Amino acid sequence: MSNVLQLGVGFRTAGPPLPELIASLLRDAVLGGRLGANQRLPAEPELAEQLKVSRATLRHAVSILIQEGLLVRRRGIGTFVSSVPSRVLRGGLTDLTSTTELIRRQGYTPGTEGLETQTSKAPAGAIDIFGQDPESAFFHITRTRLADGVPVIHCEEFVPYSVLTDTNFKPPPPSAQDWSLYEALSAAGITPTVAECRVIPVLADKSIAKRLRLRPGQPVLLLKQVHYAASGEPVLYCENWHNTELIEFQVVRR
Amino acid sequence: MSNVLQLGVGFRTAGPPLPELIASLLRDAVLGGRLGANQRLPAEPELAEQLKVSRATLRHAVSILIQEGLLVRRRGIGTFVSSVPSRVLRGGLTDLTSTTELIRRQGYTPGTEGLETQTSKAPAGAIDIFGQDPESAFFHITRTRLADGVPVIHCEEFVPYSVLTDTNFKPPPPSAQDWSLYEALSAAGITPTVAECRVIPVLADKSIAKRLRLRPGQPVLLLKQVHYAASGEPVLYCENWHNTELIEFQVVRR
DNA sequence: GAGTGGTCTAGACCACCAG
DNA sequence: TGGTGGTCTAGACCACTCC
Repeated sequence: MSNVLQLGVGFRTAGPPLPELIASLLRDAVLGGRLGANQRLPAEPELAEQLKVSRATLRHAVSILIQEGLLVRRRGIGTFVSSVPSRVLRGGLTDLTSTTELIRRQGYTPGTEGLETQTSKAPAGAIDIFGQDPESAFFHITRTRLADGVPVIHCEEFVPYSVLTDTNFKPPPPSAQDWSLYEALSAAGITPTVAECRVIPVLADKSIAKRLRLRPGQPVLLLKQVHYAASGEPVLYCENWHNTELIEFQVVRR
Repeated sequence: MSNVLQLGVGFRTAGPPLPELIASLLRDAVLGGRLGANQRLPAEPELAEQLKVSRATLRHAVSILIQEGLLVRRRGIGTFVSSVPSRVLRGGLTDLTSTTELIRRQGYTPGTEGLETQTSKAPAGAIDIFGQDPESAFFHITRTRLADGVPVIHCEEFVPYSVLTDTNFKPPPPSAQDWSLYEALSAAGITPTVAECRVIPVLADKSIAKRLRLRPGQPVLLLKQVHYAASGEPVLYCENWHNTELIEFQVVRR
């Protein structure tokens, strides 16, 4: 079918999926004010015809915007622009991103200090995850991440050597500033896709306090995370101490 | 079309959606061991025919199980049982549940102490959310929630009176033990569907420490949450202090 | 080239809501 | 009663992976 937006079958062989494109159109219409708060959208079959896509594709696009909190569906009545469409409801803690990316997203320039790499035994918090062998060896990175030069997150990262064998994994150079473990793992064909994350408030001990430039006894947020590849294999364990006065976490709960 | 599972069109007029039912069948097969780790499933058209559903419905069901971490899709190759299918990857912090339900889910009996209700001004943490009028009045509940009689969460909850007018909202009786604000709001036609949640580690002050039976200066997890109805209207603001030695939070990041 | 998952379409029937 | 969103089907073509 032809398509005024050149989106129809036969016109698209690459690029983002159609629902994403349609969602972008509608999102721009809402955020740009062309669709006002509480305004009703045309009925799905009609809007689908206007946009030259099937109703299934349109519904997929609308679902994306509902997830973002921009639209609301009311069965038997219609689909409406949310009454608070401008609010940004995107998760921070829910999105799986590298620490490097996290710092960039908050608008800072990432940096690193105190970088050390070594070979360690299984970390105490993850012995049961990576198997019972207490002798198994891990590539262990210690570093404190900076945002515009200010320490914000202290990281202890463990990758089992068993997942690195026969890959072209490149360890960080000693003076690395914005080296991303995620990107290095991805380049080696090991992309973390899911992480289980335990959220724990703790008091900064002398070591953490010194690294994060805090007084001992200050509250910090400790995230203990087990990362899995798409296959379900655990590939990375991290313990990250966050100075939440500088980087705050948000979650969207549904 | 007929259906050996009596799931086909014409046989179902109610009940859960077909993808959910198909997902349950596959989930039971994986968890029951009839589909072993790393085993390949039949190709989608074939499996869809076996289960007497369309390929679209089957794909929907498979997507559910991928979200749960039980299956993995590999383009051009096939769909496989995850190599770590038994791991439970369901979020705790991501799910929007009432405190009452949270305590029940952890296997405890919920209780309440120190229940007080009053009329308050807008809470400091949410003035910009509920409008600029500093004189607006809120129904304010203070209470400490117990799990098997032990204090675990101290709650300060604020509902604007403006959302309660012309509803049959019933405030908690003074001796309420497992009264749920969520359920009371839902019964009044105001169901919170989304919440923005800020995650903040803090030190217990004297008041919080006394209520949670902790020593002042112990770390606790403070969640500041703004809840929205499906329309996008903010309907509830909470500040909850958690004793994370008794209730731990998990997030699944993707 | 053969087989797999990824995407999109067109159309049907249903449940719900308002008048 | 008519219109809306909710669900499901059948079929098509594409991109990717392996042989």
